[in-house]
Amino acid sequence: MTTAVTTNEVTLAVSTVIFALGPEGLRIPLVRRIRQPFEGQWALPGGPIETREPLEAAAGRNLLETTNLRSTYLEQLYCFGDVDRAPGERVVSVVYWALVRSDEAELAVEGENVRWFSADDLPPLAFDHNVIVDYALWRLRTKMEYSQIAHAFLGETFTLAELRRVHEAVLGRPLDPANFRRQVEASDAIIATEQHITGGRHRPPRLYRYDTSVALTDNGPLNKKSEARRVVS
Amino acid sequence: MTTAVTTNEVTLAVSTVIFALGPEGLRIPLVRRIRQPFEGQWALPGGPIETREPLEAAAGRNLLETTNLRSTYLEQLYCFGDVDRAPGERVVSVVYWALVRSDEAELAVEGENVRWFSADDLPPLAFDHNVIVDYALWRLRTKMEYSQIAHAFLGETFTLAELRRVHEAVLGRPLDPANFRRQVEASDAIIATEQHITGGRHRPPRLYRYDTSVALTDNGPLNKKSEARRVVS
DNA sequence: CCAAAAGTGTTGAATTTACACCCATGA
DNA sequence: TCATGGGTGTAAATTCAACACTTTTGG
Repeated sequence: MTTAVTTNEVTLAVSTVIFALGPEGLRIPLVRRIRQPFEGQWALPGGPIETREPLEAAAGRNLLETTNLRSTYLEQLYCFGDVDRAPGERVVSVVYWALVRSDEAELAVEGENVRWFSADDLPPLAFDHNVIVDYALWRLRTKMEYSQIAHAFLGETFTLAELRRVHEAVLGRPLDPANFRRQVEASDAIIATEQHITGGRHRPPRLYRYDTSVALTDNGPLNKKSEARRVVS
Repeated sequence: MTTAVTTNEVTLAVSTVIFALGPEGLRIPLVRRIRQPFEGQWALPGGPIETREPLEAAAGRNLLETTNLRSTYLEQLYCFGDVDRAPGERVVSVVYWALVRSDEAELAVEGENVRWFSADDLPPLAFDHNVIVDYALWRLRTKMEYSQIAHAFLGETFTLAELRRVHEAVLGRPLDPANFRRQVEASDAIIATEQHITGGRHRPPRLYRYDTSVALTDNGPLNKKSEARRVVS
């Protein structure tokens, strides 16, 4: 899966760190390498960059091919280019990170060479992929505190408790329900619907909808260029 | 200057946005292209990536070759890879941004094909370089608010007024001297020396020193790997 | 003494945090 | 009715912003 375009001197590849939120916390799909180097070890999904394919589309394609999922959020993480990342050859990897909705992640394919792991308990990965995942985790947690990316884990509508549990799972600490409610209400990123969820043994919570006129994250002049950055085919 | 390694299908290059702080604000050195495409137009300093050269070292080398300066701060900005960035061929550019000390920027070489421009008043640049500079400017201003990168513009010791003027120039708005003092003192990023600057027609200000045990910016697990990221040859 | 910038103090507003308390539902 | 989580109120603590005021130098 981590094949790549071979050039005269430098190999250019695209890899993607995919996050989904399960009951036990953050999970990441990995693929088993079927050739040397690191044959048999787990690695990030990655693939060749085709000549007329945008980098971001390559990341979205890798995602689709390995998990059969589409991402609600996709962003470039970093370009890794250390000379000794791969034994024997120079590989430069443009790495993206993606978030997929929890309900869709249930349907994700899993097989002999594709498996989901807990993000906090990964095996030793091929290349420098452990460092890459650490960095992606750090970015996810940092960005969660000042942006609205938590919505990317949820469906069209959601309760405030669901949204709060996303934050708690990613940040790894409990949040005060009362204060959390006020913070997200003050941010104007959500719109209250008139629907409520019944069936629980308690007061039915109101459903909210994400305000699509508010960008998930502020990347400055960059998301002006391609507004379709959020949803990738 | 924006030559690059030619591959089978994709060209990989490194470019650098260099910021210095002059009396009139932020300034950026550009180089004039001496070949097609965009011959004669101004562009970011960039160069080929050599097979056994780290990406960051390539950025530092471009910096040294075009301005004869060394950077006190160098960080990866983004990897630009749109298919139509360059006419006729696919070029993927790993872009870095750098800060150089104001006193050293005075010594920077300038010639027929290298000139410094005001960051807020750039001519139309080659390729997508205007977008790149806009993004670098946004990152600089955003990062200035929560990190300590302002020190990279200053020398070994500095007064609080000098530090404040850096912030004011980058952010483009005046800051309250009293509150600014308390903020940076509370951040523990600076150390008071016993030296003062005399000669002004006012009370001599105390000199401060940057606390090197505090990282300029928090990039998570990334600066653990190469601690020498701050000073580049 | 005066001007100018360094440096300190103070006050009110805004924000965060902790937690008490009421509401609506299923069993 | 009780248990449970949804939802509101509120007061203390902390941080932020504005600005008055004192200090120290050169002229």
